[in-house]
Amino acid sequence: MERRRKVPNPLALVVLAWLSMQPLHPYELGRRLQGSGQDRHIKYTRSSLYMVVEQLAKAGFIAARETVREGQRPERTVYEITGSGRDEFYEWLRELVAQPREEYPQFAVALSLLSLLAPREAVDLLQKRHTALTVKIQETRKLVQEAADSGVRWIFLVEERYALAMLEAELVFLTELTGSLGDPDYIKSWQETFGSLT
Amino acid sequence: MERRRKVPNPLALVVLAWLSMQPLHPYELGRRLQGSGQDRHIKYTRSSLYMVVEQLAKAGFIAARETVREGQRPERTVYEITGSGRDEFYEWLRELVAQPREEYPQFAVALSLLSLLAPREAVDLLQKRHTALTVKIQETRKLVQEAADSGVRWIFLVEERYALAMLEAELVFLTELTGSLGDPDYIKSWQETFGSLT
DNA sequence: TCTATCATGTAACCAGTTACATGATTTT
DNA sequence: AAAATCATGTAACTGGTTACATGATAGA
Repeated sequence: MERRRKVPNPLALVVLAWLSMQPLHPYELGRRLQGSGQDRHIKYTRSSLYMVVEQLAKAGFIAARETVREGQRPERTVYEITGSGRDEFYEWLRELVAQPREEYPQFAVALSLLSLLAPREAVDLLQKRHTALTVKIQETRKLVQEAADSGVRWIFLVEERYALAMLEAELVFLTELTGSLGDPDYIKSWQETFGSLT
Repeated sequence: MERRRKVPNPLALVVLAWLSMQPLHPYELGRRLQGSGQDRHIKYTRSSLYMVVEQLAKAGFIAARETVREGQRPERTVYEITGSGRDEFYEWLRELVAQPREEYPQFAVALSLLSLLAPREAVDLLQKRHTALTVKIQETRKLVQEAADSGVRWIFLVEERYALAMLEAELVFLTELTGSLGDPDYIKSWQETFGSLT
């Protein structure tokens, strides 16, 4: 009977992370998420941020500390983390690090339906993917390189390195797969099974 | 201005896939999804299946063909794919194969917050993950092996091979990472930055 | 025959996204 | 000073999940 997290959205985790360092209002939180590039690895929109903040408050993990108004701008509510929020944060982070979660990459679904495409077309499409992945790898490499050059320490780039490792592994996989799809035996058996449908 | 898909849930894609081969009622669809093991790569529940079927019908991609009642069981509505449903299916599948989507693995988020854990603890947690991944890899290998042995063709196991490739790549990454975390320079600088907070 | 489980679906609730609002600053 | 964009948030809609319902069959 593992209790499920009260606010399971990963965005909540990074909110707790930032608030564990200092109280902030939602808008500023959003700015930092973007500024730090963390928004590349979560689904972030301002609206969902406000929602998540509200949920965290309701769950008692954060609390409104004060409401300030600067000039005629809308009021901003500053939130701070609570004790139970800090507990939740660390427990959650530890769990995420130690236990692989079931993820559902869309590509896996596509692969499970690959037999429905003519082998020749499948190969073409996979080659397009190969190209796109290569571009993405270049971009990420550049980003990491530039960040490192400008003094960002490696620990703040691990997630990019992870992304890179995954992308590169996928490239290798793609190459093998296109090889298999070119096998005459496969092409023949595909035509026998599906050829009549096209 | 790329029109977004009317029914973006990946479950809809596999529903279209099955219906592209023969008309079925939702319950039978669910049985096949489970039977074929495709439910390992999508988020599937019966309720969301009914929801998706409804959405697909509303979008005109599938249509109710007849309603049958067997004994005193609840009525079952049999759906068939429409022309525009078939178009949608193939276009969607091609897109998924050819273009990498932005995915948001939870582990990437965790990694982006890794600096908040003491290096020693981080290493311990990553080692637990390593173990868990190893187990998962064994299981998947076994599953693939047994399926292949019982006559399943390789094309129907690609998605498992893909999963395997990703898991293995992550293992390698983990090993490198734990190495970096053990570096005395890093440990020292972590203590200077965060040591006081513990 | 009682209990458990299967077969099949509906309904109520909650999370997340898209669209809207509105005063302040900056640019032309 | 008009137009564009920034700063900040709310509201309305829709998708997805959890919980509930109910007759049928099978096992003890």
